[in-house]
Order: sequence, then structure tokens, then C-alpha cells
Amino acid sequence: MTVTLADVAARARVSPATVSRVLNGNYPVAASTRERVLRAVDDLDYVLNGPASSLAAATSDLVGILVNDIADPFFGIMAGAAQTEIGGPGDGSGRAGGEKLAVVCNTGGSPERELTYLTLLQRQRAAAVVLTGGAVEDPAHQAAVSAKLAKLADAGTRVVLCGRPPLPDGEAVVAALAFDNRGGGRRLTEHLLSLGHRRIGYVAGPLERTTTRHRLEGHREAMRAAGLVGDEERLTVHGPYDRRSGYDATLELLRREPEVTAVVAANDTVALGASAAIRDRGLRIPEDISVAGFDDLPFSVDAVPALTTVRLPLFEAGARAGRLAMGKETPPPGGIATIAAELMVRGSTAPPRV
Amino acid sequence: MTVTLADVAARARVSPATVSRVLNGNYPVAASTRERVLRAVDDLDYVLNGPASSLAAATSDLVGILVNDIADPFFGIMAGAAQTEIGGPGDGSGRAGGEKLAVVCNTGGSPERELTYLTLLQRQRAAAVVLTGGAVEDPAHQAAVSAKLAKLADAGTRVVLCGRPPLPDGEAVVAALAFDNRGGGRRLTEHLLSLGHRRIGYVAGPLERTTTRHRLEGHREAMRAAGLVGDEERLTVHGPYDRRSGYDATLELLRREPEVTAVVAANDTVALGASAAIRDRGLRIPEDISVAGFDDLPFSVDAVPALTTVRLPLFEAGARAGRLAMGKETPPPGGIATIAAELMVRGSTAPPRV
DNA sequence: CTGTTAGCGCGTTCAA
DNA sequence: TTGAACGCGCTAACAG
Repeated sequence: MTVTLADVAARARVSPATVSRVLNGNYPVAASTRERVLRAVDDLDYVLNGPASSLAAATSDLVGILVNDIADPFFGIMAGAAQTEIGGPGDGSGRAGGEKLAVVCNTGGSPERELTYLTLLQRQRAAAVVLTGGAVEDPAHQAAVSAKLAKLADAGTRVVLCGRPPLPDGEAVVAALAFDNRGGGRRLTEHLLSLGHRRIGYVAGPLERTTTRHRLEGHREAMRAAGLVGDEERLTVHGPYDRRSGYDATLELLRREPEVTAVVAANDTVALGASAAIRDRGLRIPEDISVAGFDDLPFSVDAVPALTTVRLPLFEAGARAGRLAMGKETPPPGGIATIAAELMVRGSTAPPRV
Repeated sequence: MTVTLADVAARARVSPATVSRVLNGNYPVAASTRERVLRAVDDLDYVLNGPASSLAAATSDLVGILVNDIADPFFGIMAGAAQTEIGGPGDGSGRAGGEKLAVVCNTGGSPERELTYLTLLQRQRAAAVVLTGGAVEDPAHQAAVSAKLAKLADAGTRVVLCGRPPLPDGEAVVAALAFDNRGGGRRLTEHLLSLGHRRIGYVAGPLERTTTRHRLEGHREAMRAAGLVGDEERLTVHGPYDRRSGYDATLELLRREPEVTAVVAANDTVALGASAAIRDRGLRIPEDISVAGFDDLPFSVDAVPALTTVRLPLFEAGARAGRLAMGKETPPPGGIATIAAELMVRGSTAPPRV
């Protein structure tokens, strides 16, 4: 029923070994022989059996890209960029030559699913794994992930971190590309302080996430440097990285402290929800309250008013992670690179009313 | 170095077959034996060899989800929903039991990459494939995709279409869930007409895409029914489904016909760009120009003013596609279901100035 | 309920 | 430059 290497060999009147060599292009094969084999492949519509090939060769062409939320462009942009580098441009023949199969796996932010996917990829003997976005900070989970990654690396899988802080013992990892969330958060709040804001609310991301913590730390660093201490807890509300959470948390913030003059959101999506809440309360942006986000997703510049935020080079980072996973680029010194975050001042922030 | 089934069997003092049976849970195994085996698995940190298992069983647990643009929430929402149904909730053990490996593949809208991914999935003997979003209408490519899907189906892969029109000869496909793009497009334009608009510009998607064509056809149906004909070409500009294209195309539209009182965009993302262009030209929404989108992505309700659009139940459709791919749900009669689109009237549309 | 046997389809030695 | 032979690790009969 299904055509195998042997069928192709028979038709081309060579040995299976020769067909294999032609297909993999690793060994010298006479041009005329190769010709015959390729014709037989086309005639028979032969498709390599991936599992058999992976079993024999003890490697596979699968590359996994783990994301926390596939519906969030933050991850989509990184994953898409990585996939482009990994999948290659395609040869247009649709015949699928030496390409890797770059696939993205959606953990939904769940530690269990993250581990499950890693196991599944380990089971498939994946050629590489790219972990994107912030990590969950639960020590047990971190240890489990580290152990799993070590085992993957051990089995020859290349592990790359993208937008995620390095592992405690980074040995298992080819490279870690970390965003400067702390620095970005600090500069964003410094910007607000320099405009004259003092009562600044913070809509933070979920607890126990590195991204959440680092951005918040940057914010508090700036606040502390300005002598603003003591109100941290009251002026911070945590919630998921989504629009709805931004809306609800901002309402809560305004209830706790009606006098806030600025709201900093964990990311742009949350900022959108925050803005909606502020408007629904009859307040204007930025005249009554300034709003700022983080990430500079494509829609942020189109918000009204345009959103002040911190730009992360998501596409570039994803592409680089993809190249590192493919071994097409040499890792940074020490395997760790910090990726700069750039403050983007736009219309949603202005001096507070006096 | 790497531990195999045989090692586990030796340690548990059973035969390899028994270990296999415990792991796959398909055959009755005595509780005490199972216990011993599972302990050995844990002790040895054994991970099943996916390729070997797939080779022997002639099936794999890989499920591919193809999307046109992974950075677009339109696809992310569908893919995420599908993945949730397919991957299962996970058992929390991180041990990866009977789960399928649901992976998303980003074609970037390129026909070649679409075919390449299908070949790669065929090579892996994927258990199922879900194709999401509009198809490219080039006949040669459609024929190639149909042929490929037929071969996949032949080899036992379940093929599901989600948000994509049925194949000409739908036999290869388990089910096709098609959005009512035409009806949605028609109702949207009828809404504008009922407000009194007559000069309506249309920022369409890329040429040769089913989604583009169907939405545009719905629009023109409504226009024609209102007796508005002759200006179709002049009032339509095509471009990619992105923010930038919406911006540029709208500028072009305003140049061609400064008197437009409404702009309909191919989707919400494009509508965002269109809105920005309109504002940059010093015009107000909706007082000077009404704007409408399509899809009702999460950010659309937060646009200012909130975007009038057509809601597509992306999450529900994706989840259903996932269940169909798993055989957890019986296909609709004839294998084809049309999914309704709901008009969402919000602040971005209003009667034209007189 | 459990063990034995025989491949699954391919990559890779080793010879020729 | 090519062919023959072996084994990758596992599942699926078939016995028992």
C-alpha cells in the first residue's frame, strides 16, 4: 500500500542503500544514478518515513518552540521569526528536502503542560527546543525544567531560551536571550516621574513569573530612587496578561486610590484594558490619567492616544533564537545575552494635572 | 547511555512486551506487575522512544495545525483552542501519558510552505492535520493541496478544515468548518447602507484568497442590492492582512475618492491601520468617516471608538476542529458546517454627515 | 494475564 | 561509487 525505500530502489534498479544516500545527500553518488533514483521517487510519489528514519539515525528533524500563549502576538511574533529561520525559505518544490519541522507548542502558561511538552519533544528526539517568554518561579517547577533540559541537552537536543532568564546552572543550554525587563521597567517609571507623577498605580502580571517580577522590580527601583516608598502593595494589583485583567485591576486600583495620576501596565494588552477602564470611569487619557504599557506590540501605536510603552525587539530576538537553535549562529559569550529595551514615549503619557 | 524498554523490562523482571502494554494501557496487566513496571520506569527515568514506537505501530501521536500567520490572534485563538482539545488537560504528572503532540505550523500565507509542511507531516505519519484560515485560490496550488490531503487521508491521517471552505471533492476530509464570510460581509455593509452611507470604500485582503473574495462578495452583494454599482474597482484597494496595509490602502482610498463616508476593512487589524490613517488626515471617526472591521478580535472592543465589526466564534470553531481531529465529535452532515458570523455594531459607525 | 517471536523502514557499517 | 547485512527500539501477533 504505502511505498517504501525498497520500492524506489527496485524501480531505479539500485540498492536501498543508494536511494538512502541520494535522499540524504551525504555520500557521493554518480550523477546518472542520482537522476534515476529521483525520477523513481517522483514516479512513485515516495515520501520518506520519518519515524523509521529517525529511529535508524537516532535524530529527528523536529524543532519545538514553546510559548505561553499562542493567541498573544508577543509570542506569535517571536515564534514566527524563529520558525522562519528554522524552517528555511523552502525550495518551492513542496518536496520538503532538508528542512526541519519547526513547530510551536502552546503551554497556556501552565507549568505542567510545559513539562509535558518537553517530555513529548524528548520522546520525539527533537533536534532543538526553544523556550520563549517568562518562566514560572516555583522552585520545584524550575528544578524539574532544569533537569528536563539537562536530559534533553544530554541526548543531543539544542536548547535555547528566548525572552527568558538564564537557568541557574546554564550548562544545559546553548544560549539564553534575556530581555532587559528590569531596565525597561525602570526607565518607563523614570519617564513618568520626570513628568511629575507621584501617585503611580501598577497593574502587574501574574505572580511567580520572572517577567512580572523583573518589570515590577524595575518600577519599584525607580520609585524608591525618587523617595516614593511605603505604598507599594496598595498601588499594585496582580492579574493575568490579558485585556480583561487590565480592565478589572485598574478599576480596583482606582477604588483603592482615586488620586492616581498614572497607571503602568504589565504589558500592552493589559494597558488596553486599563485604558478602557479609565475611560469607562469618565476619565481622560492622558489629561486625567497617564497610561503606559510594555512590549510595543503592533497595535500599540494605533491606540488612541498612542500608547507610551517599552519596545522589545521580538522579531529580531526570535530570529536569533532560531538561528542559535540551528547552530547557524555562534552563541554569545557565556551563552547569555541581554537584549535591550527601548522606551517609546507617545501620547498616552503627559504631566499630571496640577 | 540511553535507557530502553528492555532496560525497564530487565529491572522490573518482566518481558519488554509487558512494559509496552503498561505504557500504552491497551492491554490488561495485573496491578502488581504494572506497579513494578512503573517504578522501574521512574527509577530509570525512562522516556519512550517516539520514532521507534511510531515505526512499529505505524502511527504517531503528532497532530499538525497549519496557520497562515502565527502573529495574528485570529489564528492564535483558533490554534490555541484546537490545541487544548487535542493535547488534553495533561495529568499534571509531567510524565506525558496518552497525549497527542499538538503542534502549530506557520505557513506565513505561502503556498509553498503550506505544501512543505503537509509533506513534513505526512512524513511523520501525523495522526491528524487541521488547516485553518482562508485558502489560496490558485488552481494549481489548490489541486496540489487536494492531492496531498487525499494522500494523507489515505494513510490514515484525519484532515479537518477550520475557517476554510470545503475542498471541491471533499472526500479526503473529515470535516470542513467554514465561516460565513459572505453573509457577514453582506450584513456589515447593509448596516452601513441603513445608516445612510452611499460612498463606501473597501480595504480588501490579498488577492486570490478565499477569505478576501467571500467578504468582498458579500459587500458587493449588499451594494448591488442598494443599486450602487459601477464604482467597485475604484473604491476597492487590496493588500495584506496587516496594520500597515490598512493604513496605506486607506490613504490611497481617500486620494481616489475624498468623499467616502465609510471604510470597510478586510479585518480588524486592517481596520486599526485604516483608523490611524483617517485620523492622521485630520478626520474624525465616526463623525467624518465610519470604520468597520471583521473578526472581532479581543482588542476591537477597546479601540476608540469601539470598532463595529463582524464576530467570528474563533475559539469555539478551533475547539470543535480539535475535537473533530481527535474523533471526539461526530462530523456534521455531509462533513460541512457553516459557522455563523454575527454583526457587532459599536461606536465606529454612525450616519454620515449631511 | 504474560512471554516469545518477528518485523516496522531506514541508516550505516563493511566489503567489493 | 555501489551493494549486503545488520540493528535502531518498539509493537503486534501468537502462544501459553
